[in-house]
Amino acid sequence: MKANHLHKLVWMSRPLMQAAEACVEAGLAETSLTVRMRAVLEILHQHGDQTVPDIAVRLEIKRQYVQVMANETLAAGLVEHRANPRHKRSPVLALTKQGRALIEGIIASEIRLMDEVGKGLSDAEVSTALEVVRLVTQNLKTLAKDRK
Amino acid sequence: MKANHLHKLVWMSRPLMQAAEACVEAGLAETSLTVRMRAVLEILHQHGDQTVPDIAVRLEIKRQYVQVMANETLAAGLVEHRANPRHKRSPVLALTKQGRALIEGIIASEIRLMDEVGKGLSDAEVSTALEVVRLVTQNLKTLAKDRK
DNA sequence: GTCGTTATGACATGTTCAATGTCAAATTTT
DNA sequence: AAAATTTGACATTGAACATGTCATAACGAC
Repeated sequence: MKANHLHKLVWMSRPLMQAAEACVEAGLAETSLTVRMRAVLEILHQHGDQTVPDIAVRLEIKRQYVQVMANETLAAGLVEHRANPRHKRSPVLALTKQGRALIEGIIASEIRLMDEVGKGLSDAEVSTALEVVRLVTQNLKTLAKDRK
Repeated sequence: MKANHLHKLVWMSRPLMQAAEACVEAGLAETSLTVRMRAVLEILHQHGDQTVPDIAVRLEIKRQYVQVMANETLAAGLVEHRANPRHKRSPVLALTKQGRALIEGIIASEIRLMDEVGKGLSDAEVSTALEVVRLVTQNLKTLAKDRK
């Protein structure tokens, strides 16, 4: 039964993601942000200043694509270059005051939405689900690597 | 805390999906199937014979794209046309013997994989996670609709 | 039955997200 | 100092869809 439920869980991931991103997108409509620009801002907010290649590692996509997103947020004034002590060529990206305010507001409103979404679920259930999803994701990644 | 955990859970959905599909793809490598062809076969296997528009509703993508996938599986001999009593123009798609054997084999091997993935998780935890993900997905969908 | 509406298949084109390839300049390693 | 690596910039390509259109066929209302 467990394996069966896991199989279903795994195949729910695409609908989950689509619903989630549709919701986030609706919340972003008033701002000038795209979902991918939001992702860059969130990384900087959670993990502090990063170079473009650093962000690419976290998002697990290629640096070339992150570069495009980063340049968009730069142009929008949400992010700025800072001197990088570890690399003279490649600057670190840092949230501007404006960018920080924006991403914090977005995340706060998303979390407010989560109250609505979590109706009917207990704290414990949600924690369990988060742990399960974490472990499953990790195991799938190692498994995929092994099979290649 | 609950809202916070939910927020994290929701944003784990993309990594989960990517890991899952990478794994599935590795499993499909030996067959001539693509991930999207596999999806069509699975729908037919789970829900019985369907028309192209029916499948599109289930997959929540446009019928035009499903048509392309369906034609691929038709060409591969995994699926065949059957007369549709409810619509004379649009035939129902049905698994051929070959198609049924293939998709059943694939699902069986995926479920075997899930034993590996589920190591360290109890039956109850997985069931809880599945229910949480189901509810969250559903709530997010209604929410997204409301906001539009 | 006829007529307007809807459904379907086929096809053409557009969009988004991202991978891949390449280059020059800068940087790091040895 | 030479070789290898890293980074940014740019160009090309591909997959997974969405969108638009058309002709034909099917259906429902009258």
